[in-house]
Amino acid sequence: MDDQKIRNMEEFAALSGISRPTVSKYFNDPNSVRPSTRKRIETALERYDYRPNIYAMNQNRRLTKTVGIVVPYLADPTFAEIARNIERRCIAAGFRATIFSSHGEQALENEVLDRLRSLRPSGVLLAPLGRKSDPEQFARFCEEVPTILFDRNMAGIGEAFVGSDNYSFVTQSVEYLTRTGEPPCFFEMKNPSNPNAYSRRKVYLETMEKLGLEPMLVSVDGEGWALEEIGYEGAIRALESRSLPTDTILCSNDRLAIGVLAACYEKGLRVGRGSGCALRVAAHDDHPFSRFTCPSLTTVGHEYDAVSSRGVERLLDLIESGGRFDCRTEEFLPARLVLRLSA
Amino acid sequence: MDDQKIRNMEEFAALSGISRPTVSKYFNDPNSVRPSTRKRIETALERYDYRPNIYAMNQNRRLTKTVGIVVPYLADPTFAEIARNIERRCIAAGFRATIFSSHGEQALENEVLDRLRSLRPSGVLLAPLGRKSDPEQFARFCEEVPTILFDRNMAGIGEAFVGSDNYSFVTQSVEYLTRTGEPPCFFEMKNPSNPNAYSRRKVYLETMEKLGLEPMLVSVDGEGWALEEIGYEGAIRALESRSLPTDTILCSNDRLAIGVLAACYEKGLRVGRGSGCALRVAAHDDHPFSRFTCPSLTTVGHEYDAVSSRGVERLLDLIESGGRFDCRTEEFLPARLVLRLSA
DNA sequence: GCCAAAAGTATGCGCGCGTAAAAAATCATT
DNA sequence: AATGATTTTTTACGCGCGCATACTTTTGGC
Repeated sequence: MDDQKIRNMEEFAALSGISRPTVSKYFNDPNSVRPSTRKRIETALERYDYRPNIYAMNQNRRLTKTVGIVVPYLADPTFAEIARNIERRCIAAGFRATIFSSHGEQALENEVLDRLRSLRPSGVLLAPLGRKSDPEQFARFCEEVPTILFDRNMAGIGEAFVGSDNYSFVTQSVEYLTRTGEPPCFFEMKNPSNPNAYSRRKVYLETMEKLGLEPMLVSVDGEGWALEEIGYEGAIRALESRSLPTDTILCSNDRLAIGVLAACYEKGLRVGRGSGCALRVAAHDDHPFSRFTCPSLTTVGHEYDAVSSRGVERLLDLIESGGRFDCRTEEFLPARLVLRLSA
Repeated sequence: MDDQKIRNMEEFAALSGISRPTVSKYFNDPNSVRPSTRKRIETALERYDYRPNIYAMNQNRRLTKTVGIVVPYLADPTFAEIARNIERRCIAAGFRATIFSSHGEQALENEVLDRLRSLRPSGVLLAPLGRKSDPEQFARFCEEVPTILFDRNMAGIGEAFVGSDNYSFVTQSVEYLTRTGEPPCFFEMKNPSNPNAYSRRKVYLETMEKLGLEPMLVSVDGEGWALEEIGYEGAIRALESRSLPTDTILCSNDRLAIGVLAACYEKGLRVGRGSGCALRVAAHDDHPFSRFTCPSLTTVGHEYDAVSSRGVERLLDLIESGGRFDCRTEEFLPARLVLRLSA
């Protein structure tokens, strides 16, 4: 490998004895040049280790072969998992992927949209913050950039939505819990950061009603994304005041449940469905660590693979269709009940 | 807000009745133009909602006001936490930050370095994969881009290193455990993905020797980053074969410990330091969820704030120095023993 | 109202690359 | 060897912006 630093395509083209436009064509699609010249470029490539500047490329390509992925909160392993899954699929489809996180802040979300615009991506898979998101910003963004929403739907925004079906989550958990024991109360944040929490609460209320049961909400205080702590504090308070209306706790999501389990353990309450257990705890999401809680957490899980594969599929369709769909579709994928030991 | 879409600075300058170079100057530093023209630009900005393309900006700025942050594995909450912490500090210092993850793969790590080069950042805070990293690639990268390593040191690479001191981690945990009960065995992966694991093993061996105690390694199989599962499986096997040489388990990191705790719970073994407890378990890192394990995990924690603040400090110094330090420094920050209930 | 300093403008070039059109070279075929 | 088809080269321009220079206008102190 030659040590000579190559600054741009011009230099590289000169050194390899080929014109710059042809080199450019090669990088756009190696098969678009004659095999003999392709060979020549590739041997030169080994000698000089040059690679084009992708941001300069994206500046004026028709199709940038770049997609953006936006999640609301990357420190949440659920989103980290899904983002990584999507990224891998995009790369497999021949695209370059860039992951952005809003970190739970609206200001950052707008900043992310801006940066995404500058990137001129072929398409974007976007999970909005939800309640905190600025709908006007989103609408404008989606007019400029072909976008598919995931995880959280926003009416009329983006070319399509793909996500898990909160209805499927909560009906399954409530049905299972009522069938096998006392009906569950619903443990949640009063003012949740996760946008899906509202839908889940709603479905819980409806489902209980449909079953002829009295809904029991346990809404705890707390702001932000420290969900384990919020769940823990809320559960400690509820346990100490003996205000739980039932022995079965259905948490809005797994991270809250992790806190609840910690509180139960601390209070010496055995959790599970056997005899000798004081409480049952279940939740939703199938967080990557839920297999390793004590006891392991019964939950209703995202079909991560299905959601991300379908999301990427729709995105590729969208890109192929030139960035617009004739009609906006919404796909709600079913969730899967995961029975473990906590309920 | 006018609906007219503005494509570039030229258009915006024309519409706001100001020359493009002046507008450019404004975006570079709003205070560098006369207050009256600043006002004019800002009112126009409200009407048209134009923002410059950052990638075009970065293309030929002297100082791009952009920093890159690279972590080996973003789905690990420890790294997610540190990355976010660093990002926030960079933004506070007036920089734009972009987070990249290698996802534990060398190919992606190289891709990330490439993309970072294209970005022309003012500086980079880089946590290498370690064993899997390509030193030659790193060396070349660091020659082109001012880089500070963190989390994991690589001899001679980058302008400086800032990270936690594995020596401090392990000596504290071993000292505490031996002082308060049986000496610990060291529970680790045989072939760890996390590069710090090797140092920790080494320090454990040395410290035990120094104390005149027989080191006891429990090295479990497993590849990749599913550390909880690897810890769980390893612990189940060790418990079933009754091969543990002591009642005190010191895990190389918290994520392994989470798996170990799950295994203990499943086997009905009470973990903690009280009477009636069969085992003590401790670890290193102070993972964000370690407060909520059952029982809560005694661990030695990163001083996240100290590491990220010192790392950013050094990076800003480096940028101010024009990208080179006279001499490469290595700073190992002490860790902090966090006593909880598991040991 | 004058003048020097400060601020703004016009102009032109550069960054690293894509892309279009026409001219030239290469290739496969007869 | 001539023909036509395919590739490559040449040339020229564009993307969205930074930056340097020379030049013009505004500002504030007298």
